[in-house]
Amino acid sequence: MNISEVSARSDLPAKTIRYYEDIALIAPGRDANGYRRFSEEDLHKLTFLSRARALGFTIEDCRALLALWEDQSRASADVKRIAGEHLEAIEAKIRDLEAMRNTLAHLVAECAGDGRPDCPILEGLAQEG
Amino acid sequence: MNISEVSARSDLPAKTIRYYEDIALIAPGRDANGYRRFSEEDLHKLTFLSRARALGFTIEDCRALLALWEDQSRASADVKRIAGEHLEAIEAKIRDLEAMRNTLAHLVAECAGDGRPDCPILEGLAQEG
DNA sequence: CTTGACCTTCCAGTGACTGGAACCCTTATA
DNA sequence: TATAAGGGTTCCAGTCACTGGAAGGTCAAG
Repeated sequence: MNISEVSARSDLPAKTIRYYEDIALIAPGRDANGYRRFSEEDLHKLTFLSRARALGFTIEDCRALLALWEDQSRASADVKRIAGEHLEAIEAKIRDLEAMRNTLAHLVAECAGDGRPDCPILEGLAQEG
Repeated sequence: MNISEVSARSDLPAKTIRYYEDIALIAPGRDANGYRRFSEEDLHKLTFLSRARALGFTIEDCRALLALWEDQSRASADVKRIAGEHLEAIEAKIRDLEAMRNTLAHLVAECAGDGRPDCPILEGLAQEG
């Protein structure tokens, strides 16, 4: 497969795939003309990366997960630990965003949104403490 | 005020405050020795920036909001539009993260987390479609 | 006079790409 | 056979919002 085909099948931009090769997450072969040639296994890895990234895992998390994925003797506890830590981080992020949303929704609701200069949003952002 | 005092009072690192001067969000004066001297108004702006950034507004949003804040003749509708767009973006982000959390929580719950190599988390990440 | 805390500038790096320039390879068509 | 379109390649620079560190100037206390 050439890069455009794995790009379409893995749902990753070609640029991103080249970047993943740069940082040694994948190591596709090369044709005589210098084009990258991707195996089914390369595609499988890229699909894995695509989904793990979509779940918000960092590249370094992905690197660790890929290594575990390829390691026949790994313990599922290792994977569960990484995923569990990530789950907690996601939940913390959700709580943060909900706090932001509540504050902002409150400010927006109070704002008349007309031509008058009085604006509770700016006042809310300006007040100290 | 010197930088460390505004830093403490605005809850922004000194580095960040210098950066905000670099990108022309603030323009503090200078003492004879070259130290930045911050006025109450500078502090007020920094507090404003600190809170707006904590609510997830981008720097460019902040620049627009600061300009509106300083503009006596602005309409609150302008502010409401910026804040409303941002509110929608936050809500979309929360929905994304909740989807991630649900998928991941499901995978983690299925994983035995023991020494065995079978791991539903990796299988879930590997499956296509 | 020295110590230590504070301030300055400037340069480089972060994460995870993304855009663009400049160029090579392949295939189809006039 | 020329050429044009649509692949592919590398490399460099930029994004965002800082952050770290080096190298050095300034100030107050003991």
